[in-house]
Amino acid sequence: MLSITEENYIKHILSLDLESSSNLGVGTNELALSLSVKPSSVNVMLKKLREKALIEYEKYGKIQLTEKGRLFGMTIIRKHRLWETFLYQKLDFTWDEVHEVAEQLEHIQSVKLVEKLDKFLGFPKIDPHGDPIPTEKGEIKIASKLFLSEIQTGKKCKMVSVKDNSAVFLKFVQELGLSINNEIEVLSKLDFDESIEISVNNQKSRVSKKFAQNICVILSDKN
Amino acid sequence: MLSITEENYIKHILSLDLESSSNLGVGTNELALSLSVKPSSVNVMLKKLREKALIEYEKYGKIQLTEKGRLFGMTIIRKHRLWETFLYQKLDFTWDEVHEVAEQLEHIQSVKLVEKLDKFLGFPKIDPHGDPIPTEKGEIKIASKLFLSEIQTGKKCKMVSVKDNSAVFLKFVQELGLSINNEIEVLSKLDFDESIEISVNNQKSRVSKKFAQNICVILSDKN
DNA sequence: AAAATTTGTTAGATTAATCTAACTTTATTA
DNA sequence: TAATAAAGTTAGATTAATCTAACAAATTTT
Ligand SMILES: [Mn+2]
Ligand SMILES: [Mn+2]
Ligand SMILES: [Mn+2]
Ligand SMILES: [Mn+2]
Repeated sequence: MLSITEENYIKHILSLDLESSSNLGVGTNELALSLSVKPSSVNVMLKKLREKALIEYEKYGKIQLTEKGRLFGMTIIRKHRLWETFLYQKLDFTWDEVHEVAEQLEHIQSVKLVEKLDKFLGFPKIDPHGDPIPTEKGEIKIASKLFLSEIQTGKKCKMVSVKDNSAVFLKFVQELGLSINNEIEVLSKLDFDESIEISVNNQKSRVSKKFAQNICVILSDKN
Repeated sequence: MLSITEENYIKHILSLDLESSSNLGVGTNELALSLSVKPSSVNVMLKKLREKALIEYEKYGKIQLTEKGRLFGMTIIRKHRLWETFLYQKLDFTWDEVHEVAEQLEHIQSVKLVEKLDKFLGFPKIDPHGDPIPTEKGEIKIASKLFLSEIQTGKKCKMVSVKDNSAVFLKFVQELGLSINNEIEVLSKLDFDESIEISVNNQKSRVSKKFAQNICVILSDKN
């Protein structure tokens, strides 16, 4: 049995690992930044997690999850995304509100609860942000996706998910009339600041590079 | 903002207070027993809770909740009972399973979540064990109820709730075919061990005094 | 009222998780 | 390669929550 703190360490290691396509492992400072704690705190915790056989790690080396650690992390992400789906679909939360509450709910310990919740929701495959929900066995389907910022001028694509989960970002996405499965056309790119002009539902908007780097898409068949 | 530990102290003080009809306040040892910690640990915490204006307490005196503390405790009990109702009604948990999970869920911090959950459940008035759910303002209707052990031989009564919430007890209640709103007739009492013979749904059973002290009833109109 | 029992308190130690400040190792740049 | 910067580690302090063991106050019994 892990403490909530330990669970969060494992979850952040896994998340950083999944983000960075390379399998090189996670760094101490990187993890500290992600968890909003100091590197020295991470260093202390790493020794404990290694003791519990959740990570592989040696002095000055990179952090890697063991199979046990990876499975553990997956169940936390699974719970997080199932709860987000519950809040969104059943309790009418908006998609910018669910993340914060799910950060708490993901730590509730009850295997039966997760199973029953999954069934109650009709075994959803993605959460309100378009992210895949891992199976009970910790399997996850990582769809090959691009960022909106990588799409060439003139091409059409479909929004599949968002990277950032902050309320400010998500509210702005919604203001633009953008949501999961929407078709987006890249009309033009401005070299000056790398901003992008897009068209969604026959509505034109200009968005920053940073914004476009947080919208995940797949290329449309219509290209 | 309170820690989960502090929340549990407040909840237990309130629960003990509600149980013991008298308004004399709670004792250190009593609270320690209820929380499964040592009296010395309680003593340390009492100073902190007093500092935060949640309790009134002086050396060697009894513990009393302030209005602020009482309201806080009520919202925790409210959350606990709403979650129990959710687990029972929506996720098909059995009534002996809900308490343990609700012990965790009651600490989730989100005013909006409680409101939405309450609405989703259709504003329930009692939880699966027959206990009243406090309102948002911390109001609670304490129905004048008796214990089955107090009912005279020959009288009929209606089960309104259970006192004990342990799985072993609740499973046994169910085995006897007993549930909320059932009519119970007290057929006889045995002086030797104070056990009671009852009839429920035309089925006779003999139960111990301790058992009867954990079944809450009201006298039936039919007497 | 004295003795015994129950109830409550204090001091000092322990554990988990964090921090700051100083230090060391590794990587990058000149 | 030597200097500089970045990344990572260690030691020692802090805070919350707990414990044990010794003590003190209040209550009950004799
Ligand atoms: Mn989220
Ligand atoms: Mn999500
Ligand atoms: Mn309960
Ligand atoms: Mn209950």
